[in-house]
Amino acid sequence: MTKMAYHHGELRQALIDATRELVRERGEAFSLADACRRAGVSTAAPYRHFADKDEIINEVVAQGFADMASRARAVASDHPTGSVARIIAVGRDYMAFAVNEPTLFRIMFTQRPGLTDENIASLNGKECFRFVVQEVVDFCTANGIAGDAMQIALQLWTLVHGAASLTIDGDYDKIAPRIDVDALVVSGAQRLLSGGTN
Amino acid sequence: MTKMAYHHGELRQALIDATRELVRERGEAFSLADACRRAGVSTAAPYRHFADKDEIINEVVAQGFADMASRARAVASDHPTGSVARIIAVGRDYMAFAVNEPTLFRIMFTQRPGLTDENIASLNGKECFRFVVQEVVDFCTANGIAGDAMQIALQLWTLVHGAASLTIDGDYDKIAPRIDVDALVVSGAQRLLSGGTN
DNA sequence: GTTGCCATGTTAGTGTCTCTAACATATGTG
DNA sequence: CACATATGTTAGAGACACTAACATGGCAAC
Repeated sequence: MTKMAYHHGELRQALIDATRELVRERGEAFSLADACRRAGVSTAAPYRHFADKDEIINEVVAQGFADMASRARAVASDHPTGSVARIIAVGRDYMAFAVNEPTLFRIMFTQRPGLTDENIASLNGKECFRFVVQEVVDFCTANGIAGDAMQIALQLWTLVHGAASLTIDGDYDKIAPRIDVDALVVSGAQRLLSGGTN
Repeated sequence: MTKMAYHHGELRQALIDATRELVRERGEAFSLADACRRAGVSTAAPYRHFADKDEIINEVVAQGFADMASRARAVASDHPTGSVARIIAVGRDYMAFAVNEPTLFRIMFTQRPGLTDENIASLNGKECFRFVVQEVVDFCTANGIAGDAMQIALQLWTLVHGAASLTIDGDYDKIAPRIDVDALVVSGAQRLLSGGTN
């Protein structure tokens, strides 16, 4: 268990963790060099584990999506399948995630060069989206909601994602200070679920 | 009209324009140094007109919002006041703007250090949002839509903004390739406008 | 066990970037 | 016409991403 001066042993994960912390603390202006200092290695060390900075970011994003998905599953399991409460809870958790780690949330959802369809960040993202959207589809089919369940699911996702984005970027405040975003989303969700037949 | 070797004459605006072009062409990875080369000046020249890089970005954002607002006004004026077509047209234009200049769109809506409530970027943003939201409020009151007009307006904005974000970041493709985003938004908007009374 | 390979660390260095300091020039106002 | 000031320059500091060449130590074959 002795930490040898030379070989770190867990450097790969240590750098991923340090980067995620820096993203929390410093926002977009995080640097790989800072992560190295935090992990106690030289600034050249990361290149034994990652091709470039983007590859570390992709790992951070992948873990972000894994966290988001596992949180969503945990929150969903607190409510009966097919209930409105379950959908609402998942949506609220989506927003809480964004508010809690706004810069990570932005990075997760922003297209970067070097982000292919097959890498882990994309795969975890797909998995996460699939769960969220499937929850809504299940609800719609279970409750006989009029209209295309998939489309309604995507509309709900879009609404919640838009609300999360506009919240963490402070854009709501520009037009309507002290707005109740939660009420806005819940009311919007109900309208989307109870609306017309198209 | 002779371009003197020393004094550029229009450097401030030239740098703003060059930066916006670079944002279009290179995405987030644009550099001030590149904008200087494009404007034909040294890399120290910008600091006679701007305190730092963020101040140039704020100008670019301000002009982006000015463009967005003027486009929205132009598009709205093609349709009768209070018509659904008018709302839809403004929403479509919002999305077209995002698709046309995705990186600018992201920068416009992302909180940055150095972005205060009083600077031009924020003011133009407010003005732009106010127009979009007011359009919907006007529609709701003119057509006797049930519910809080302001809240419905914000819900529509949220939906369209979410759709724009998820589109330009390629996130829809991860779960539902070849989705018809326009239909999704139009249908969602109709549901939001025709929904329950809460 | 010893030997040697190779994974994983290091130091040193390149090129780029933002921003500053000190200096240069041109413009327009008295 | 003089010169103050706005606006440009060159030089350089400090940070960063990334590379090349070298060092070390764990592990596998013998």
